[in-house]
Amino acid sequence: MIFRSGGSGPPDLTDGHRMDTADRILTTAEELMQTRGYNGFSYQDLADAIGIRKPSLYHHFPSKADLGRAVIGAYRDRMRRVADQLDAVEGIDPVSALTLYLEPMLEIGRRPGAACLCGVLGSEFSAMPEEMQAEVTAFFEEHLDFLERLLARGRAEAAFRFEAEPRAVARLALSLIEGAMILKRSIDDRTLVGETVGTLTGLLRG
Amino acid sequence: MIFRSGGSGPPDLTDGHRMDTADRILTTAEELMQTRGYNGFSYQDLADAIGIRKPSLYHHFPSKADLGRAVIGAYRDRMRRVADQLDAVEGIDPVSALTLYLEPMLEIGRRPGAACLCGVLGSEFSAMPEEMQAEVTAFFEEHLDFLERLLARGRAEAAFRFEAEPRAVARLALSLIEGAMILKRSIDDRTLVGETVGTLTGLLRG
DNA sequence: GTCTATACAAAGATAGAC
DNA sequence: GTCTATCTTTGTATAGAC
Repeated sequence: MIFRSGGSGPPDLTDGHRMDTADRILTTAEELMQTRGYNGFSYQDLADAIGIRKPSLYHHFPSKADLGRAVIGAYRDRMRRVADQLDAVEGIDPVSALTLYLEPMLEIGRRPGAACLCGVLGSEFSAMPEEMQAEVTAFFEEHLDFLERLLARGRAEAAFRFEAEPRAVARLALSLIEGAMILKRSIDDRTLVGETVGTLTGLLRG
Repeated sequence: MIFRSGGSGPPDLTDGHRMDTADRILTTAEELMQTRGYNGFSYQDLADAIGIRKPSLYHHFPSKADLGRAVIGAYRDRMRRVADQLDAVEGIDPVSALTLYLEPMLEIGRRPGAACLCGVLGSEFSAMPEEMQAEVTAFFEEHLDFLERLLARGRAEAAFRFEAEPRAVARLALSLIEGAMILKRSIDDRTLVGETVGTLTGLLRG
Protein backbone atom coordinates (compact mmCIF):
# COMPACT_ATOMS: atom_id res chain seq x y z
CA MET A 1 0.00 0.00 0.00
CA ILE A 2 1.18 3.46 -0.93
CA PHE A 3 0.39 6.44 1.27
CA ARG A 4 -1.68 8.98 -0.56
CA SER A 5 -0.30 12.00 1.25
CA GLY A 6 2.34 13.66 -0.89
CA GLY A 7 2.98 17.05 0.71
CA SER A 8 5.64 18.15 3.16
CA GLY A 9 5.22 18.84 6.87
CA PRO A 10 4.27 16.44 9.65
CA PRO A 11 2.04 13.51 8.73
CA ASP A 12 -1.50 13.69 10.10
CA LEU A 13 -1.89 10.97 12.65
CA THR A 14 -5.07 9.97 14.34
CA ASP A 15 -5.68 6.54 15.82
CA GLY A 16 -2.23 5.69 14.53
CA HIS A 17 -2.88 5.90 10.78
CA ARG A 18 -2.29 8.67 8.27
CA MET A 19 -5.30 10.64 7.15
CA ASP A 20 -6.02 12.21 3.81
CA THR A 21 -7.73 15.57 3.58
CA ALA A 22 -11.25 14.15 3.40
CA ASP A 23 -10.63 12.27 6.64
CA ARG A 24 -9.18 15.31 8.32
CA ILE A 25 -12.21 17.30 7.29
CA LEU A 26 -14.55 14.63 8.64
CA THR A 27 -12.68 14.35 11.93
CA THR A 28 -12.44 18.07 12.50
CA ALA A 29 -16.05 18.66 11.46
CA GLU A 30 -17.19 16.00 13.90
CA GLU A 31 -15.36 17.77 16.70
CA LEU A 32 -16.90 21.09 15.76
CA MET A 33 -20.38 19.64 15.48
CA GLN A 34 -20.05 17.89 18.84
CA THR A 35 -18.99 21.04 20.59
CA ARG A 36 -20.87 23.75 18.71
CA GLY A 37 -23.73 22.04 16.85
CA TYR A 38 -24.39 22.05 13.12
CA ASN A 39 -25.53 25.67 13.02
CA GLY A 40 -22.74 26.74 15.34
CA PHE A 41 -19.79 26.34 12.97
CA SER A 42 -19.01 27.53 9.46
CA TYR A 43 -16.83 26.30 6.61
CA GLN A 44 -14.53 29.16 7.57
CA ASP A 45 -14.16 27.82 11.13
CA LEU A 46 -13.51 24.38 9.71
CA ALA A 47 -10.93 25.56 7.20
CA ASP A 48 -9.12 27.54 9.91
CA ALA A 49 -9.05 24.54 12.24
CA ILE A 50 -7.58 22.30 9.55
CA GLY A 51 -5.23 24.90 8.12
CA ILE A 52 -6.52 25.02 4.56
CA ARG A 53 -8.58 27.56 2.61
CA LYS A 54 -12.33 27.55 2.60
CA PRO A 55 -12.89 26.70 -1.09
CA SER A 56 -10.72 23.58 -0.74
CA LEU A 57 -13.43 22.09 1.43
CA TYR A 58 -15.89 22.21 -1.46
CA HIS A 59 -13.68 19.90 -3.49
CA HIS A 60 -14.30 17.16 -0.91
CA PHE A 61 -17.82 18.03 0.23
CA PRO A 62 -19.84 20.09 -2.26
CA SER A 63 -22.12 21.53 0.43
CA LYS A 64 -22.26 21.86 4.17
CA ALA A 65 -25.28 19.57 4.26
CA ASP A 66 -23.30 16.89 2.39
CA LEU A 67 -20.52 17.20 4.90
CA GLY A 68 -23.00 17.06 7.78
CA ARG A 69 -24.55 13.89 6.44
CA ALA A 70 -21.13 12.30 5.93
CA VAL A 71 -20.05 13.17 9.47
CA ILE A 72 -23.13 11.55 10.98
CA GLY A 73 -22.75 8.58 8.66
CA ALA A 74 -19.18 7.98 9.80
CA TYR A 75 -20.14 8.36 13.47
CA ARG A 76 -23.08 6.04 13.00
CA ASP A 77 -20.95 3.39 11.29
CA ARG A 78 -18.34 3.56 14.00
CA MET A 79 -20.87 3.16 16.78
CA ARG A 80 -22.80 0.46 14.96
CA ARG A 81 -19.65 -1.57 14.46
CA VAL A 82 -19.31 -1.93 18.23
CA ALA A 83 -22.90 -3.14 18.50
CA ASP A 84 -22.51 -5.53 15.56
CA GLN A 85 -19.38 -7.07 17.03
CA LEU A 86 -21.12 -7.63 20.35
CA ASP A 87 -24.12 -9.18 18.58
CA ALA A 88 -21.73 -11.52 16.80
CA VAL A 89 -20.19 -12.99 19.97
CA GLU A 90 -22.16 -16.12 20.92
CA GLY A 91 -23.18 -16.26 24.56
CA ILE A 92 -21.34 -13.16 25.74
CA ASP A 93 -22.25 -12.13 29.27
CA PRO A 94 -24.95 -9.42 28.97
CA VAL A 95 -23.40 -7.24 31.67
CA SER A 96 -20.04 -7.32 29.90
CA ALA A 97 -21.73 -6.62 26.57
CA LEU A 98 -23.49 -3.59 28.04
CA THR A 99 -20.24 -2.33 29.54
CA LEU A 100 -18.35 -2.73 26.26
CA TYR A 101 -21.20 -1.15 24.34
CA LEU A 102 -21.25 1.90 26.59
CA GLU A 103 -17.49 2.44 26.62
CA PRO A 104 -17.40 4.74 23.54
CA MET A 105 -20.13 6.84 25.12
CA LEU A 106 -18.24 7.01 28.40
CA GLU A 107 -15.15 8.09 26.51
CA ILE A 108 -17.06 10.96 24.93
CA GLY A 109 -18.45 11.71 28.38
CA ARG A 110 -14.95 12.20 29.76
CA ARG A 111 -13.91 14.62 26.98
CA PRO A 112 -14.67 18.08 28.42
CA GLY A 113 -16.41 19.88 25.56
CA ALA A 114 -17.81 16.84 23.79
CA ALA A 115 -21.20 15.16 23.73
CA CYS A 116 -22.82 12.48 21.61
CA LEU A 117 -22.97 13.86 18.09
CA CYS A 118 -26.51 12.67 17.57
CA GLY A 119 -27.72 14.03 20.89
CA VAL A 120 -26.37 17.42 19.95
CA LEU A 121 -27.92 17.24 16.49
CA GLY A 122 -31.20 16.01 17.92
CA SER A 123 -31.40 19.34 19.71
CA GLU A 124 -31.41 21.25 16.44
CA PHE A 125 -33.42 18.62 14.62
CA SER A 126 -35.83 20.90 12.79
CA ALA A 127 -33.11 23.42 11.95
CA MET A 128 -31.14 20.80 10.04
CA PRO A 129 -31.26 19.58 6.40
CA GLU A 130 -33.60 16.62 5.97
CA GLU A 131 -30.82 14.28 4.86
CA MET A 132 -29.15 14.85 8.20
CA GLN A 133 -32.37 14.39 10.14
CA ALA A 134 -32.81 10.95 8.59
CA GLU A 135 -29.30 9.94 9.67
CA VAL A 136 -29.90 11.04 13.23
CA THR A 137 -33.21 9.21 13.43
CA ALA A 138 -31.61 6.04 12.05
CA PHE A 139 -28.83 6.27 14.63
CA PHE A 140 -31.28 6.33 17.50
CA GLU A 141 -33.47 3.55 16.08
CA GLU A 142 -30.43 1.29 15.63
CA HIS A 143 -29.28 1.80 19.18
CA LEU A 144 -32.74 1.31 20.62
CA ASP A 145 -32.95 -1.97 18.74
CA PHE A 146 -29.58 -3.11 20.02
CA LEU A 147 -30.34 -2.16 23.60
CA GLU A 148 -33.72 -3.84 23.46
CA ARG A 149 -32.18 -7.12 22.25
CA LEU A 150 -29.46 -6.98 24.88
CA LEU A 151 -31.87 -6.16 27.69
CA ALA A 152 -34.32 -8.89 26.70
CA ARG A 153 -31.59 -11.49 26.55
CA GLY A 154 -30.03 -10.24 29.75
CA ARG A 155 -33.29 -10.57 31.62
CA ALA A 156 -33.96 -14.01 30.19
CA GLU A 157 -30.54 -15.10 31.45
CA ALA A 158 -31.18 -13.48 34.84
CA ALA A 159 -28.28 -11.05 34.37
CA PHE A 160 -30.67 -8.08 34.52
CA ARG A 161 -33.75 -7.62 36.65
CA PHE A 162 -36.49 -5.15 35.69
CA GLU A 163 -40.28 -5.08 35.46
CA ALA A 164 -40.97 -2.92 32.39
CA GLU A 165 -40.83 -3.99 28.74
CA PRO A 166 -37.29 -4.29 27.33
CA ARG A 167 -38.16 -1.65 24.72
CA ALA A 168 -39.23 0.80 27.42
CA VAL A 169 -36.03 0.21 29.38
CA ALA A 170 -33.99 0.66 26.20
CA ARG A 171 -35.71 3.99 25.61
CA LEU A 172 -34.99 4.99 29.18
CA ALA A 173 -31.35 3.97 28.93
CA LEU A 174 -30.72 5.85 25.69
CA SER A 175 -32.52 8.95 26.97
CA LEU A 176 -30.39 8.80 30.07
CA ILE A 177 -27.10 8.51 28.22
CA GLU A 178 -27.93 11.31 25.79
CA GLY A 179 -29.22 13.56 28.56
CA ALA A 180 -26.18 13.01 30.75
CA MET A 181 -23.93 14.08 27.86
CA ILE A 182 -25.85 17.32 27.40
CA LEU A 183 -26.04 18.06 31.11
CA LYS A 184 -22.40 17.38 31.93
CA ARG A 185 -21.18 20.12 29.64
CA SER A 186 -23.57 22.70 31.03
CA ILE A 187 -22.60 21.98 34.63
CA ASP A 188 -18.96 21.34 33.65
CA ASP A 189 -18.75 17.93 35.31
CA ARG A 190 -16.79 15.22 33.55
CA THR A 191 -17.89 12.58 36.03
CA LEU A 192 -21.62 12.83 35.34
CA VAL A 193 -21.88 10.39 32.45
CA GLY A 194 -19.82 7.70 34.16
CA GLU A 195 -21.63 8.09 37.46
CA THR A 196 -25.04 8.10 35.84
CA VAL A 197 -24.34 5.04 33.70
CA GLY A 198 -23.03 3.31 36.82
CA THR A 199 -26.23 4.08 38.68
CA LEU A 200 -28.26 2.77 35.75
CA THR A 201 -26.39 -0.52 35.45
CA GLY A 202 -26.70 -0.90 39.22
CA LEU A 203 -30.46 -0.53 38.89
CA LEU A 204 -30.64 -3.00 36.02
CA ARG A 205 -28.69 -5.65 37.88
CA GLY A 206 -31.22 -5.45 40.68
CA MET B 1 -55.70 48.28 35.43
CA ILE B 2 -55.55 49.66 31.89
CA PHE B 3 -54.46 47.48 29.01
CA ARG B 4 -51.32 48.79 27.42
CA SER B 5 -52.15 47.55 23.92
CA GLY B 6 -53.49 50.44 21.85
CA GLY B 7 -53.50 49.19 18.25
CA SER B 8 -56.29 47.64 16.23
CA GLY B 9 -56.69 43.99 15.28
CA PRO B 10 -57.23 40.99 17.51
CA PRO B 11 -55.76 41.10 21.01
CA ASP B 12 -52.84 38.77 21.62
CA LEU B 13 -53.94 36.19 24.09
CA THR B 14 -51.73 33.64 25.74
CA ASP B 15 -52.55 31.99 29.03
CA GLY B 16 -55.65 34.19 29.02
CA HIS B 17 -54.01 37.60 29.36
CA ARG B 18 -53.10 40.24 26.80
CA MET B 19 -49.45 40.56 25.86
CA ASP B 20 -47.44 43.60 24.90
CA THR B 21 -44.81 43.42 22.19
CA ALA B 22 -41.97 42.53 24.52
CA ASP B 23 -43.95 39.55 25.80
CA ARG B 24 -44.86 38.45 22.31
CA ILE B 25 -41.21 38.60 21.35
CA LEU B 26 -40.21 36.55 24.38
CA THR B 27 -42.90 33.96 23.78
CA THR B 28 -42.19 33.58 20.09
CA ALA B 29 -38.43 33.54 20.63
CA GLU B 30 -38.83 30.80 23.22
CA GLU B 31 -40.75 28.70 20.72
CA LEU B 32 -38.12 29.24 18.06
CA MET B 33 -35.27 28.45 20.43
CA GLN B 34 -37.00 25.29 21.66
CA THR B 35 -37.53 24.01 18.14
CA ARG B 36 -34.49 25.34 16.26
CA GLY B 37 -31.89 26.23 18.89
CA TYR B 38 -30.24 29.60 19.45
CA ASN B 39 -28.12 29.47 16.32
CA GLY B 40 -31.00 28.10 14.28
CA PHE B 41 -33.17 31.21 14.15
CA SER B 42 -32.58 34.82 13.16
CA TYR B 43 -34.11 38.15 14.08
CA GLN B 44 -35.66 38.00 10.61
CA ASP B 45 -37.39 34.67 11.39
CA LEU B 46 -38.60 36.10 14.67
CA ALA B 47 -39.93 39.30 13.13
CA ASP B 48 -41.73 37.30 10.44
CA ALA B 49 -43.31 35.00 13.01
CA ILE B 50 -44.60 37.94 15.04
CA GLY B 51 -45.58 40.06 12.07
CA ILE B 52 -43.38 43.09 12.71
CA ARG B 53 -40.22 44.40 11.06
CA LYS B 54 -36.77 43.32 12.11
CA PRO B 55 -35.53 46.67 13.48
CA SER B 56 -38.54 46.87 15.81
CA LEU B 57 -37.08 43.99 17.76
CA TYR B 58 -34.02 46.05 18.63
CA HIS B 59 -36.16 48.57 20.47
CA HIS B 60 -37.09 45.84 22.96
CA PHE B 61 -33.93 43.74 22.96
CA PRO B 62 -30.78 45.58 21.82
CA SER B 63 -29.01 42.39 20.76
CA LYS B 64 -29.82 38.78 20.06
CA ALA B 65 -27.74 37.75 23.07
CA ASP B 66 -29.83 40.04 25.29
CA LEU B 67 -32.98 38.46 23.97
CA GLY B 68 -31.53 34.99 24.46
CA ARG B 69 -30.67 35.74 28.05
CA ALA B 70 -34.12 37.17 28.70
CA VAL B 71 -35.82 34.13 27.19
CA ILE B 72 -33.88 31.74 29.40
CA GLY B 73 -34.46 34.00 32.40
CA ALA B 74 -38.22 33.92 31.88
CA TYR B 75 -38.22 30.16 31.39
CA ARG B 76 -36.07 29.69 34.44
CA ASP B 77 -38.33 31.87 36.60
CA ARG B 78 -41.40 30.02 35.42
CA MET B 79 -39.95 26.63 36.19
CA ARG B 80 -38.46 27.73 39.49
CA ARG B 81 -41.82 29.08 40.63
CA VAL B 82 -43.24 25.55 40.50
CA ALA B 83 -40.36 24.23 42.57
CA ASP B 84 -40.61 27.10 45.07
CA GLN B 85 -44.33 26.54 45.57
CA LEU B 86 -43.78 22.88 46.22
CA ASP B 87 -40.98 23.64 48.68
CA ALA B 88 -43.38 25.98 50.50
CA VAL B 89 -46.07 23.36 51.15
CA GLU B 90 -45.40 21.80 54.55
CA GLY B 91 -45.46 18.03 54.58
CA ILE B 92 -46.60 17.51 51.01
CA ASP B 93 -46.42 13.89 49.89
CA PRO B 94 -43.08 13.48 48.03
CA VAL B 95 -44.61 11.40 45.25
CA SER B 96 -47.27 14.07 44.62
CA ALA B 97 -44.61 16.77 44.75
CA LEU B 98 -42.52 14.94 42.16
CA THR B 99 -45.55 14.48 39.92
CA LEU B 100 -46.52 18.14 40.15
CA TYR B 101 -42.93 19.20 39.60
CA LEU B 102 -42.61 17.13 36.45
CA GLU B 103 -45.93 18.19 34.91
CA PRO B 104 -44.52 21.23 33.03
CA MET B 105 -41.81 18.98 31.57
CA LEU B 106 -44.40 16.39 30.56
CA GLU B 107 -46.42 19.12 28.88
CA ILE B 108 -43.40 20.16 26.82
CA GLY B 109 -42.84 16.47 26.10
CA ARG B 110 -46.28 16.18 24.55
CA ARG B 111 -45.78 19.19 22.25
CA PRO B 112 -44.49 17.71 18.97
CA GLY B 113 -41.61 20.00 18.03
CA ALA B 114 -40.70 21.19 21.51
CA ALA B 115 -38.05 20.21 24.05
CA CYS B 116 -36.77 21.69 27.29
CA LEU B 117 -35.30 25.06 26.38
CA CYS B 118 -32.23 24.49 28.53
CA GLY B 119 -31.65 21.01 27.19
CA VAL B 120 -31.63 22.39 23.68
CA LEU B 121 -29.33 25.23 24.65
CA GLY B 122 -27.07 22.88 26.59
CA SER B 123 -26.39 21.20 23.25
CA GLU B 124 -24.95 24.36 21.77
CA PHE B 125 -23.37 25.46 25.02
CA SER B 126 -19.99 26.57 23.71
CA ALA B 127 -21.54 28.23 20.64
CA MET B 128 -23.59 30.56 22.85
CA PRO B 129 -22.83 33.97 24.42
CA GLU B 130 -21.44 33.63 27.94
CA GLU B 131 -24.37 35.42 29.54
CA MET B 132 -26.64 32.73 28.18
CA GLN B 133 -24.34 29.94 29.27
CA ALA B 134 -24.52 31.20 32.84
CA GLU B 135 -28.33 31.16 32.76
CA VAL B 136 -28.43 27.60 31.47
CA THR B 137 -25.97 26.42 34.10
CA ALA B 138 -27.98 28.12 36.83
CA PHE B 139 -31.17 26.47 35.59
CA PHE B 140 -29.67 23.01 35.89
CA GLU B 141 -28.09 23.66 39.29
CA GLU B 142 -31.40 24.90 40.68
CA HIS B 143 -33.27 21.88 39.52
CA LEU B 144 -30.61 19.47 40.73
CA ASP B 145 -30.85 21.12 44.16
CA PHE B 146 -34.64 20.85 44.20
CA LEU B 147 -34.63 17.22 43.12
CA GLU B 148 -31.96 16.33 45.64
CA ARG B 149 -33.99 17.86 48.50
CA LEU B 150 -37.15 16.13 47.35
CA LEU B 151 -35.46 12.76 46.92
CA ALA B 152 -33.70 12.93 50.29
CA ARG B 153 -36.93 13.81 52.08
CA GLY B 154 -38.87 11.21 50.12
CA ARG B 155 -36.47 8.48 51.09
CA ALA B 156 -36.45 9.57 54.72
CA GLU B 157 -40.24 9.33 54.71
CA ALA B 158 -40.12 5.94 52.96
CA ALA B 159 -41.97 7.27 49.92
CA PHE B 160 -38.95 6.53 47.71
CA ARG B 161 -36.56 3.63 47.86
CA PHE B 162 -33.08 3.80 46.33
CA GLU B 163 -29.51 2.94 47.30
CA ALA B 164 -27.43 5.73 45.75
CA GLU B 165 -26.87 9.24 47.12
CA PRO B 166 -29.84 11.60 46.61
CA ARG B 167 -27.58 13.90 44.60
CA ALA B 168 -26.63 11.08 42.25
CA VAL B 169 -30.26 10.12 41.74
CA ALA B 170 -31.16 13.77 41.12
CA ARG B 171 -28.46 13.91 38.44
CA LEU B 172 -29.80 10.73 36.91
CA ALA B 173 -33.37 12.01 36.94
CA LEU B 174 -32.53 15.33 35.32
CA SER B 175 -30.33 13.66 32.69
CA LEU B 176 -33.17 11.31 31.92
CA ILE B 177 -35.77 14.04 31.52
CA GLU B 178 -33.56 16.17 29.32
CA GLY B 179 -32.47 13.22 27.23
CA ALA B 180 -36.00 12.00 26.68
CA MET B 181 -36.97 15.44 25.37
CA ILE B 182 -34.16 15.40 22.83
CA LEU B 183 -34.76 11.83 21.77
CA LYS B 184 -38.52 12.05 21.35
CA ARG B 185 -38.23 14.68 18.65
CA SER B 186 -35.66 12.75 16.66
CA ILE B 187 -37.73 9.55 16.70
CA ASP B 188 -40.99 11.51 16.45
CA ASP B 189 -42.62 9.90 19.47
CA ARG B 190 -44.74 12.08 21.72
CA THR B 191 -45.17 9.33 24.29
CA LEU B 192 -41.49 8.90 25.14
CA VAL B 193 -41.18 11.53 27.85
CA GLY B 194 -44.30 10.42 29.68
CA GLU B 195 -43.40 6.76 29.45
CA THR B 196 -39.84 7.33 30.54
CA VAL B 197 -40.79 9.49 33.50
CA GLY B 198 -43.34 6.83 34.47
CA THR B 199 -40.66 4.16 34.40
CA LEU B 200 -38.39 6.36 36.53
CA THR B 201 -40.97 7.09 39.20
CA GLY B 202 -41.81 3.38 39.22
CA LEU B 203 -38.16 2.62 39.92
CA LEU B 204 -37.92 5.26 42.64
CA ARG B 205 -40.98 3.96 44.46
CA GLY B 206 -39.33 0.55 44.65
C1' DG C 1 -6.20 19.09 -4.90
C1' DT C 2 -5.46 23.72 -3.47
C1' DC C 3 -5.40 28.34 -4.25
C1' DT C 4 -7.14 33.62 -5.21
C1' DA C 5 -10.87 36.19 -6.34
C1' DT C 6 -15.50 36.95 -6.28
C1' DA C 7 -20.62 36.49 -6.30
C1' DC C 8 -24.72 36.55 -3.58
C1' DA C 9 -27.66 36.14 0.27
C1' DA C 10 -28.44 36.44 5.08
C1' DA C 11 -27.09 37.87 9.55
C1' DG C 12 -26.65 41.26 13.28
C1' DA C 13 -27.10 45.89 13.95
C1' DT C 14 -27.77 51.31 13.46
C1' DA C 15 -29.71 55.97 11.73
C1' DG C 16 -33.22 58.62 11.49
C1' DA C 17 -38.17 59.64 9.83
C1' DC C 18 -42.88 59.16 11.47
C1' DG D 1 -42.88 52.03 19.32
C1' DT D 2 -42.55 50.99 14.54
C1' DC D 3 -41.06 51.89 10.21
C1' DT D 4 -37.69 52.38 5.73
C1' DA D 5 -33.18 52.51 4.42
C1' DT D 6 -28.68 51.25 5.02
C1' DC D 7 -24.17 49.42 6.85
C1' DT D 8 -20.95 45.68 7.87
C1' DT D 9 -19.68 41.18 8.47
C1' DT D 10 -20.27 36.56 7.82
C1' DG D 11 -21.89 32.42 5.43
C1' DT D 12 -22.47 29.40 1.56
C1' DA D 13 -20.96 28.73 -2.74
C1' DT D 14 -18.70 29.16 -7.64
C1' DA D 15 -15.11 30.36 -11.37
C1' DG D 16 -11.03 29.64 -12.93
C1' DA D 17 -5.72 29.78 -12.38
C1' DC D 18 -1.97 26.80 -10.84
